Amino acid sequence: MGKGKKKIEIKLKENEAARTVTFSKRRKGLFKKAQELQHLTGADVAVIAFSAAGRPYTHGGEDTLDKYLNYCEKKDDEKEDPDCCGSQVLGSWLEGIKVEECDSADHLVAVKEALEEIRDRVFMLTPVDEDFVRSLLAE
Amino acid sequence: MGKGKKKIEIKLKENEAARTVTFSKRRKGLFKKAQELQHLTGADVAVIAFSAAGRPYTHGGEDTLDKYLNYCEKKDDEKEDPDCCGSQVLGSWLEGIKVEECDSADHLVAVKEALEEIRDRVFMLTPVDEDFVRSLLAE
DNA sequence: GACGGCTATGCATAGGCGTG
DNA sequence: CACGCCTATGCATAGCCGTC
Repeated sequence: MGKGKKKIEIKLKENEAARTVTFSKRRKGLFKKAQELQHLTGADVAVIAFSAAGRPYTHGGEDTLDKYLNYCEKKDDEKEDPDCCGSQVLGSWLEGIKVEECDSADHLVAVKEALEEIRDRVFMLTPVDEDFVRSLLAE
Repeated sequence: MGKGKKKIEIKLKENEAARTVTFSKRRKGLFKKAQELQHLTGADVAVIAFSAAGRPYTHGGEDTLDKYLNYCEKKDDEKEDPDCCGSQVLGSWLEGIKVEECDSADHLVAVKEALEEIRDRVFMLTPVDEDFVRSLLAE
């Protein structure tokens, strides 16, 4: 006895090992829930979970996720080119486009293209050095 | 009697109303699980759920996200209500986030979530027909 | 028809332990 | 260290109603 489950509070676990175990278990459960939601309602669900150690896990569609993340790969060439938009405030790409004006296909397309532009710039220019990323993944 | 829960099979529900209800309930539960996972393990979790109707819902970046979710939730029906978020400039969602400051994973994630938020708000508030939205998402 | 509440029930999972 | 199995228990939720 003493085997069963106790009530836990939803706070950051101190013990790191237990934290890892919990992450593994609950991530599995979360992905299962997501899949059930898809099968039951026909929805399209994507889940991205970065562990505290920095490791990424995904569910549901690399297809869906790739739509957002695919653009990271070509960043290597010119990721820290200062002449481009390094000091640019991201919001400026969307300034002047108001939701209330998005009442036509043209406006939607404009917003969509602006978002794509931002996404591409962000991932291309962000000066995250490879070693930093690797250190996160290695942990 | 007849009140309790029956075992269900994980198959696409025929009845559309029930499907909608289930989607709503389980989406809520899924997001809660995701949040618990974050708080328990310090992980960073993002969930994107496209309903069968094509409406996107996201979890993650609760900072500005929840405020706008609660604020705009009911506006789904009255999309062109100017008092809602109609006059909101989209760029405000990214104000203060500069590319040059994106030197850590946290900044990257913040930008990603901001982009997802913008995308969701745009597609939820824009009064275009679903087929058109789907054609954009399919790309 | 979207939500929130209800209740009985199914399901997820904390804590242990053993295995590779 | 990362699994998988186990058991008792907490928690999510199917079905049903009442409200707006």
